[in-house]
Amino acid sequence: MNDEALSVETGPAVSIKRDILPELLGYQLRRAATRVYGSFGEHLRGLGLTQGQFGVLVLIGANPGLPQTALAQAIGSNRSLMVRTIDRLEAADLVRREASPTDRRSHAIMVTDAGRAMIDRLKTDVRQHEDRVARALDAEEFDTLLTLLAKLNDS
Amino acid sequence: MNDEALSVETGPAVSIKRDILPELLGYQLRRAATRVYGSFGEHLRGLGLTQGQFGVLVLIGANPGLPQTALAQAIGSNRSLMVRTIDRLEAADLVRREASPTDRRSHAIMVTDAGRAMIDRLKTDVRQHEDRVARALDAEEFDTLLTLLAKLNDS
DNA sequence: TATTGTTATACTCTATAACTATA
DNA sequence: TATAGTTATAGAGTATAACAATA
Repeated sequence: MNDEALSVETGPAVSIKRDILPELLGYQLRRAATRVYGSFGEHLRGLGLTQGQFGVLVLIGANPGLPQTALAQAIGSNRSLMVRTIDRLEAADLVRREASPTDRRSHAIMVTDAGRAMIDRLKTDVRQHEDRVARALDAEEFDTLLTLLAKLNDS
Repeated sequence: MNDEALSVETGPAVSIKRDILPELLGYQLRRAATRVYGSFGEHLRGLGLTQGQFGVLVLIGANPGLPQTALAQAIGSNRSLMVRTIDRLEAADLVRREASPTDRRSHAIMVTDAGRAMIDRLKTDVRQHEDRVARALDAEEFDTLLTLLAKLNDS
């Protein structure tokens, strides 16, 4: 468990002692996040989206009409970063900045028809991807993992 | 579960529908990794280290004498990035580049006495930190979570 | 006076290519 | 010809401050 055979592109495999790392929640979380989150990222790149844009798009789809600042707060980000994210989603014709009916400073962010179609497609894709990447776990283990992570995150 | 009250610094709390995100392993993994991995990062910053440097330092401590390329492969990184990591660890007097006895192109990376002391200290710190950040889980849940993550990662 | 969206800046992380010295 | 370490460069992501329009 503390040794891992690493396949090396050139030269022989290297056996590395990982000491306490495999017992650390942070270490295993980061490996898992990189693996699960990263490989779906490659799929998204083929569609011209990043992980962050995907998350924001889903959020907009579920909460149309919010101003940019509220979206930024919802993902623990800030207004400045949200500008470019919305810029790109708007350039891809997935969302629209509409005039807020109540505040002429702010934009109400809406999903376009293409954005709605993209969200529906990505929901299917992401579930398929998770089934594939987590096929080492049976349904009960997958559910337990998700439950424990949610318990940790929401504490 | 799909609603989360977000405390906002200025203005009222915002209630956001998160749609499918909370059911996604990738989403929960990323939140948990950011939470666990990130808060220990602040502690490390006080010691002049980054997360990446911490991981490499532990690896070097457990595998003294390896060349930089092997270390890079062990963390899924590359030679170029490892140069600056070793530079910084060496500037902090935690590791040393020694001449390889068998290959004059390569360095054997060794831990200094200060590096060994730092590793021992950080091993204590990181366990304390994990106990604190995961106190929403009892011992059995913590163990189950770690086991499931390892199963996922090693598949 | 405070807030929204925006721009500019800077700093880190990451990925790639190219150089040098050795093998 | 290939490899180890290094350097340079460019692209993302992130954090902060400041500005104009509006509240």
